Amino acid sequence: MDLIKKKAPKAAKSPADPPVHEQVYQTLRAQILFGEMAPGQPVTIQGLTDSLGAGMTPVREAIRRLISDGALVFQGNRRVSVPVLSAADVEQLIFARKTIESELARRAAKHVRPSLIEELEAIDAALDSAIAAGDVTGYLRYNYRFHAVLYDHANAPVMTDLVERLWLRFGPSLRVVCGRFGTQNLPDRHKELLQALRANDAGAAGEAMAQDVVQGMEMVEAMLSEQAANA
Amino acid sequence: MDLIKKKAPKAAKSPADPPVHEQVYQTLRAQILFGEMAPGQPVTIQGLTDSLGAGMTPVREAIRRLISDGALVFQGNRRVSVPVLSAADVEQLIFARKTIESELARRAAKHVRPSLIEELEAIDAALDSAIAAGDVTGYLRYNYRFHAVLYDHANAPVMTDLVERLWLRFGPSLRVVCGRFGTQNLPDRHKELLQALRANDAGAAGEAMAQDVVQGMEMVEAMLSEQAANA
DNA sequence: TCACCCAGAATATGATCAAATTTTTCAGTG
DNA sequence: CACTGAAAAATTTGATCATATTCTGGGTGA
Repeated sequence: MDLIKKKAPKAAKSPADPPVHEQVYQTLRAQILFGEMAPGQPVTIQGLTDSLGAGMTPVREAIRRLISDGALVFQGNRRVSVPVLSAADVEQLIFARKTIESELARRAAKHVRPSLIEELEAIDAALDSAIAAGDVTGYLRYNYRFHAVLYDHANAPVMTDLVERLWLRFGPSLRVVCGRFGTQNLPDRHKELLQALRANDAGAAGEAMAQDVVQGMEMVEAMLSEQAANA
Repeated sequence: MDLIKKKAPKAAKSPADPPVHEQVYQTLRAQILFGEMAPGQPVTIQGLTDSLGAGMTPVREAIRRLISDGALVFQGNRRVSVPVLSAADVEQLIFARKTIESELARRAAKHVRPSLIEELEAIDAALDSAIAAGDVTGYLRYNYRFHAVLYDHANAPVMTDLVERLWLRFGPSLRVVCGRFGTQNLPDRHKELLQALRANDAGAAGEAMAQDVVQGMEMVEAMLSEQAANA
């Protein structure tokens, strides 16, 4: 008999199966980015080992990475939670996003290929549908994807990395904003951006991106001061 | 009575002893920042557990954090190593550092207190001594400290975080630059910066910082193209 | 209100399994 | 008989888990 067979069928382990700690990281990252975790919510290792069915070590590693990303905060005692943004944080996010993301837009505008325009138009159409339907999760996902695809074409991995981290910081709060003000009122300058990309106008693309970033962040700022007033 | 004392000496365990994974992280971080690891050098978990006398789990967590910081790179197979900068990386580092660090200098210039000037002058004096003595490690440490202290006074933790990560990326290469060109030729605009801070001139402080950053990074750029030519 | 105790959660270790690299072996060929 | 090259064994390293230990926070009783 086969005493040797320790593990069962192994569930069709594909050749390049990402390690568990990577899967956990991606899962949590998406949850934070798309607002499935509320600002201030505590995050426990054991809670995640249960809900994700993973061991402690991979969960631990994923949490460390997310803390380093600024997506989670270590609270001095051994507690970890989803960060709550302060007004000062938002102000700095505005500056950093505005300068770096508009630069990425300028760079992307210099290597525009028709396939990029098509891809962005498709995403933006889906985004508009989500807005019309009041689908907050859809809005968050398509909005992220629009920016991510654009930045990918800027061929600037170092700067893109910085920006990805910034998005993780305000993801949870953005979800709250949508819940508060609805998706209808969310500004987007994607139409202007696409126009600039079609014209290969780097300056206009950068300007449109700066507008998009600032308007979005100002919604977050408004929500924060409203919360402060109600508290 | 102290029956409770389970372990004997415990080596003077102070009440707020940082966890092992934090100690490992700080140690590795310093080694990378101050050039004790060469670009391209492989980093193994088991090697670190031996050399640092720590268990696998804390070492693992520290490595994950450093990968997230951009201080180490994951090489697709399961290997981790110190990153080697490309010319494109350096170009992006220049843009990001220039915009963010000069903004930090501007902000710091608005809250200058005499104690800050004194502290920076002391560090800069030590920096000059290190340069005169050809002490590369001293140069790297004091130069970092000068910037870190200044940024601390900008009261902008989000942006400071971004910058700290950028420094981790070029730390190993900066060490190589110093070994290549010597400390004598390294530019520094700290004198102009201090002058601007004393005068509370935010614009001048930002300008001096931009100069400092660009000149330092251009040394790295020069080294890279030289290496490429020799290869 | 304060000291103390306890449940629960986090930290850390070592063992075990899996994957990748390196070394070794062994034909086959010129 | 030396040399090339592929296949296979062996070693090294990474990934995961189960378990033991330590610490934090809250509740309890004085």
